This record gives sequence, structure tokens and C-alpha cells, in this order.
Amino acid sequence: MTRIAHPAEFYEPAGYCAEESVGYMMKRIMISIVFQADKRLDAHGLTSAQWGPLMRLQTTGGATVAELARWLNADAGAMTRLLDRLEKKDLCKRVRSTKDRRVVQVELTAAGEAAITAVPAVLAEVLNGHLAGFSKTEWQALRTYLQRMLENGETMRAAG
Amino acid sequence: MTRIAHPAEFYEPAGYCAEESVGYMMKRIMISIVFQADKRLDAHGLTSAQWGPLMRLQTTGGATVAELARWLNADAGAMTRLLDRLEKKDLCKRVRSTKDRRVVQVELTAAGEAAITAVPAVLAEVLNGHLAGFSKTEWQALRTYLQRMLENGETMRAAG
DNA sequence: TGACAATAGTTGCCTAGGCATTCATAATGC
DNA sequence: GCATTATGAATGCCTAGGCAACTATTGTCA
Repeated sequence: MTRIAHPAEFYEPAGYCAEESVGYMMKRIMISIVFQADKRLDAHGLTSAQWGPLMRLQTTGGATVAELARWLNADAGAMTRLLDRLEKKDLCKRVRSTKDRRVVQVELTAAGEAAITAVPAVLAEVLNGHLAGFSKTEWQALRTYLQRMLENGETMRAAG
Repeated sequence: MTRIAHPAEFYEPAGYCAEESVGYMMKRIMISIVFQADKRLDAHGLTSAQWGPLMRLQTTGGATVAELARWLNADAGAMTRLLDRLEKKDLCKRVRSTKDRRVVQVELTAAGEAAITAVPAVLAEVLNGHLAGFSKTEWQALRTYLQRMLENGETMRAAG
């Protein structure tokens, strides 16, 4: 039996201050992370939006457009266009499935395999940089908080 | 004399797992927050990107394009186009400054004032919902962590 | 003063995501 | 079997941000 937690009451309409909200802070942190990652990945011809599908393709050894979109919490149409750009750069290729002719299997090309080898190191470096000074305990606490916020978000979404 | 913290070593290139990274979690949280805010603000004709400048205009009683862009960590060109859309909806207006003829003062219209009255309540509700189950101590700890990540990001940016 | 740099705003071109629609194919139900 | 429904992918139209180039204006300094 799961107890549904009541919404917190940390923020109030009167005197709401954007700078103090966790939303504003997280937005700025994400801008900083993406900026640093893009700066390092630019030399490899990748943008911060492009390594996501590529890494997923590597770990799973191929996926469909819908699977990629679901995994990245993205729109299927946006994924189609993102794959267009990746395919134009010869980083992945589409193969129409023969079993289910609706689906398109997406696979990495050799160039795609090569392009993502540098990605994990870049991501690790950028994240570690933003966590400078954190103890392991603090890092774990942060991840616990974020996980709980994620679950609260899913609860809100399910509630409609 | 400020001690520069060394980068953390929580993430490593080998075996890097996107799902476990704080970046991936924060991205998904932001998607959830923006989704919930957009859902509630749609009835007021605002998008999640539009209430930012409007609220800033309200609290400061008018600002320039560059000031808005800086405050929102956004590009000046993007801000110009965002203000185009807001002006088309008659939510704000531009006034060329007479003192410095380069700058454009942006002000809220009456409709703009009316449109943002509902925003603070929406933001407070969405944030409180994502913080359901958090104690005040945990919330403060989370904000401290986020603040430190922000400062680490600024350090990285300054270091080049 | 006059050349130069700095700043403010705009615009063009790019990547990018959300939503609705469309088309083809597959699964389901009568 | 056939109509209905569901799913997968793609496309059009919208908002949105980053970067570079450009113009107009202001500030700086020799």
C-alpha cells in the first residue's frame, strides 16, 4: 500500500521569486551542462541532442524510431528529423523491417560507432565538474532527491 | 581565498550509464515541470518560455532586450523573436529609449499584466507537486546542492 | 577630433521539440 | 472475410534557442 504524499508547500503564489525556485536553478544547471558538453563534442561533429540516440543504438545494437523516441522522452516526429540529420552525416542508417513493414530499424554505421567513442568520457567529465566538492554521501542524497522528484512528476502525469 | 574544488569522480567513461546520471534525471524532471506548467498555462495563452520575460518585466517594471536575455540565460536574437511573439499577442510593447537610442525598453501592456496574474500560483503548484514528500530540511539540502552545481558550472565557464 | 572598440538590437540560417495530420501496415473484433 | 482500430513513421506548421553577420549608436583613447 503506497502512501501518496501531499504536495509540498514550499512555494506560494504571493511573493513567488523565480530565482529561488528549484526549477529556475535546474534550468540554469542544464544550460551549463549542455553548454560544456556541446563545447567538447563539437570537435567530434556531435551536438548534445545527437549523442543520446547514438549511445542508445550502441548499447542496444539497433532500435526503432519509436523506441528511441520513447527512451528519450521525445516526439516521434522530432526523432524522425533528428535521424534525418544523423543519416545525412552518415552516422546511422535506416533499414525497413521485413517482419513488420511499418517499422524502421535504425543502426549505427562505422562512422557512428567511431563518433560516440569519445562521448562517455565527455559526459563523465562534465558531470564530475559540476559535482566538484560533493562528497559521495551528498551525491547519493542528490540522486535520491532527483529520483523522488521524477516519481512525483510521473504521479502528477498519471493523475492527469 | 577561495579553494577550488577538484572535479568529482563519480562518473567514469567505462561503463557510463545514462539513466544513472544526474544530467539525465534533471533533464527528465525539467521535461515534467515544463509539461505540467504548460498544461496549466495553456488556458491563459502562455507557453513556458513566455512567462519568464513577462514576470521579469512585472517585477522590474520594464527592462531592455539585453537585460531580459541576460536574466534568462538566453540569446539576444532568441529574445527578440520571443518579444515579437509576445508583442503580436499584445502582451508587451517596445519603446525606443530617448537617452540611449540603441536600447529598446520593453513594457507590459494591460493584457500582459492580466496574463501573468495566474502564473505564480501555477509555478508554485507545479514545484510543490514535484517536491511532494520532501521535508523542509531535504528541500533546503536540495537547493544547496543545486546552488553548488551552478557555481561549479560558472567556474568551468570562466576557466574556458 | 577622429579612429577604434564596445554595446544594443535585429535578422538569417541552423538545430530542435510539440502537436496534428496523413499514409501504410498490422492487429483485433464482428 | 472485412470493417474497425491501433501502431509506426513521416510531414507540415508552430514555438524556440544558438551562432554569425549586420546596422546604429555610444564610449574610449590617442
